[in-house]
Amino acid sequence: MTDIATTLAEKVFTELATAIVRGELRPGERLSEQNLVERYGGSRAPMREAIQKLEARNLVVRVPHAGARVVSLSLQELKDIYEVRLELEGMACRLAAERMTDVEIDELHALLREHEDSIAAEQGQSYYQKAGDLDFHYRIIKGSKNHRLHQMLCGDLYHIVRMYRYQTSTSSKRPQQALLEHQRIVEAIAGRDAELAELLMRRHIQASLNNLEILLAQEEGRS
Amino acid sequence: MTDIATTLAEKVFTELATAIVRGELRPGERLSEQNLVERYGGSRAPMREAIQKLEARNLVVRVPHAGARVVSLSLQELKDIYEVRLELEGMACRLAAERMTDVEIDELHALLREHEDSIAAEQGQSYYQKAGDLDFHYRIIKGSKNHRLHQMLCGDLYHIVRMYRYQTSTSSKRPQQALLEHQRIVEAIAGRDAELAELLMRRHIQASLNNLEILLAQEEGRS
DNA sequence: TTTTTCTAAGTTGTATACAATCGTGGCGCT
DNA sequence: AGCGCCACGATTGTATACAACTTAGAAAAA
Repeated sequence: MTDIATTLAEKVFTELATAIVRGELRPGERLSEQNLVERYGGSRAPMREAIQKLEARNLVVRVPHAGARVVSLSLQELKDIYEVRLELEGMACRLAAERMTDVEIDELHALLREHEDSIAAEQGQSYYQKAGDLDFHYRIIKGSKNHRLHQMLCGDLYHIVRMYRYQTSTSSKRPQQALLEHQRIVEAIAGRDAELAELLMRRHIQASLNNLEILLAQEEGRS
Repeated sequence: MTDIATTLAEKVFTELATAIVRGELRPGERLSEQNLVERYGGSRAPMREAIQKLEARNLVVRVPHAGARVVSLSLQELKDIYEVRLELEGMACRLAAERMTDVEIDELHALLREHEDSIAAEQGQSYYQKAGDLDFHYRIIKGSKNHRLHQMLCGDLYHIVRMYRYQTSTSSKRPQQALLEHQRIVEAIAGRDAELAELLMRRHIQASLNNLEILLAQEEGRS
């Protein structure tokens, strides 16, 4: 996050990416190059490059001569993404159970204890919980020791997933439930039970998808 | 392939992409913007955009102020990619068994008969066989009816995979073997046996990876 | 009033020019 | 002779200017 952007294009890119993920830029909203120049300074060239990078990560859709818009996913597309994520994170978890070092597993345990405290303290602002959840998944993905898998999950899919999770405040019961699921997953990894670890992760994500679908359905009904 | 490029940048992009996949541009080779201008005409702006698109698809690596080079994968990175591909294509095959229409399945059968003839006619130039193999995989991926999965496999991974398969001429026995495996996969799909279809596809790709590893090892030893 | 067409403003695609950065070769020092 | 430093050339990053396309709105016809 606090990386010194070597180039203006990259700086604008990260700015815009987080803005989109946070929902400050709404799905379907237009990104004009001129507009970005006025907002971030510089000239059109770096803005253009930033937009292209956003397109590469599927955060915006660009049509020739017509401009770029923040991506707006249909429910079907979101389901497609989750279907892929289910598979890839299950895979990551399986591999993590086989390849994580003992030290990394200890760190996972430590992370979970932190989350436990955070929830118990009832300071569980949904923001921190989400960050923690993300951190948990991130470490397991990294533990798979497959660089391309890491790249696909963290680089492409996660921005989208985060984008749609930001708005939908997690329902009140979900944090405890999620923590419980996380703990069981770590148990399986610690026991080097790859198959079980994969199964539990898949169920965990499936639950998260179900949760998301309900919230989206509510939102659908409201508008 | 014969799409009318609406913009010069896109035209150069497709040109370069196929050149890289075919090995006309070697891994590690440098792509200077000035050079591309001399080769394709136009100005630096579209060339720059083309290079960025290549980077988005992981066909080139770009470092700030230093330029772009054709991606050069280590054996480990290639294995990582195949590991992911194994998972995703297995998934695609499972979904295809559940979601393909009967018409699509009939077309798959027809495609396999074509391949059979092509091999029997001994005109099996390896080029055509590879195209056919690609076509087979492509249809199954499309049959999964998951757009994002299609995008990830065809957009990102396949270019890389093709790039490394182009050089390594498939060993003489492999075509018949591959056809046999293809036939069994289609049988499973036709029988709507998703689990079996997935299993067979995974084995099929695993075999292809083994084949590739052997060839790469040979090449390694030569240099 | 509705629809269609045309025009014009705005936006993107491309070209050219300038500034900042990196890599390489030669020179000097140890 | 080997190593390190410096300057120059080359290349990329950025800025500005022009051309081509798209879209929205106004005017005219049904």
